[in-house]
Amino acid sequence: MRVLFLGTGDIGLPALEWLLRTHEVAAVVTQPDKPVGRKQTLTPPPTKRLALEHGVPVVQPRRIREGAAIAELAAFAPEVMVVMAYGQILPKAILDLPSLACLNLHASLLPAHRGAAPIQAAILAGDRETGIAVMWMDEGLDTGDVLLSRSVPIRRRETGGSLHDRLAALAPEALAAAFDLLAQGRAPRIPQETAGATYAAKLSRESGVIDWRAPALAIDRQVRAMNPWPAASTRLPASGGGPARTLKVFSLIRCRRAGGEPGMILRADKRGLLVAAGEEAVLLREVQLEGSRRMPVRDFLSGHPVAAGTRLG
RNA sequence: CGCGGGGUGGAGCAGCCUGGUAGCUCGUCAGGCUCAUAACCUGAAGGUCGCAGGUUCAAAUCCUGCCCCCGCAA
Repeated sequence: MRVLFLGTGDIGLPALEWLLRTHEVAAVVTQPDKPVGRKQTLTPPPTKRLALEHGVPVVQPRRIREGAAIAELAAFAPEVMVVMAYGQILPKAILDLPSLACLNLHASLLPAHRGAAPIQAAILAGDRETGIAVMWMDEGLDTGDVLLSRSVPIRRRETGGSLHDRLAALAPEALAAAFDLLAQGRAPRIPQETAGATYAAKLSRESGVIDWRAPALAIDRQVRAMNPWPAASTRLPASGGGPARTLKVFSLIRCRRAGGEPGMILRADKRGLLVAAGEEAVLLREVQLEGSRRMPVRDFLSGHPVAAGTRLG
């Protein structure tokens, strides 16, 4: 089928690869190149690079709701539009372009975790499973009827990064099944149960700030969800003349141990930093001090002696 | 020119401002102690201090250029 793909993030790459292999991708629509990194180098989105490698036209409207952009996309006369991590809200005029279907791939089992950060939200909520939903787009935010979904279990040590990659890999399978149903004219429209709907707000650096009064279970989920970005973090108080600094936490183990004010370091040795939480405690295993690289706590302590009794946060 | 931190034995850091024999914690190796240890004790190996140039009697330290890493920001 003749397809228009709208996507910016690399979570959409496997899905786009599948489309390039099996259908006629008329064009890839993606966000404009943006300055990235310390050198602020103007960098194209990954989907653009993949499209160019396949000789597929790329369109990068600054604002997709503008008339010129709409007309440009209309000219491709798509039968199906596939949207995954595009980054702009689509107006009705765009949703109505395809003759057959306008589908969105969303990284959760809708209606749970609608919105910008569904992957992290699933871990944060302690869900046992999540997945990819293929949805008929409407004007709401991830509120359209579901065509089908595919689920994956959330593992015990799952991180935002690992789950992101697994969901990206699952997308082609979900998309293929959806296209089969479309081709047979049997694609269902299953309305979402609004009762179970939750909203996953966009992540910010704030989302990673650890509240040590929370139970160890919640802190564990937060650390895993925010890994690798924006990363869970806490404040290491000033010592030895130096200022207080931000310490990112990438990995920890929950410990059944009580005692101490929340945030207090109960023990610091090569096994890690044992920190009291609101309930139980956590053993930090991998951290990163601002300005430094990510490293095992054992290495961190070699150069930054931190005494038991220090209060984090 | 977006802002800032950093590159010192295998790891993580101090020393640099106020040039003058390379230090700390750990790891490694050898030996000891122990019922035992991710514990402790003794000893040893291991570094042209990111690269290039400059200043100086003398440079990890001061000056210039370059390379690389990280945080903020995106």
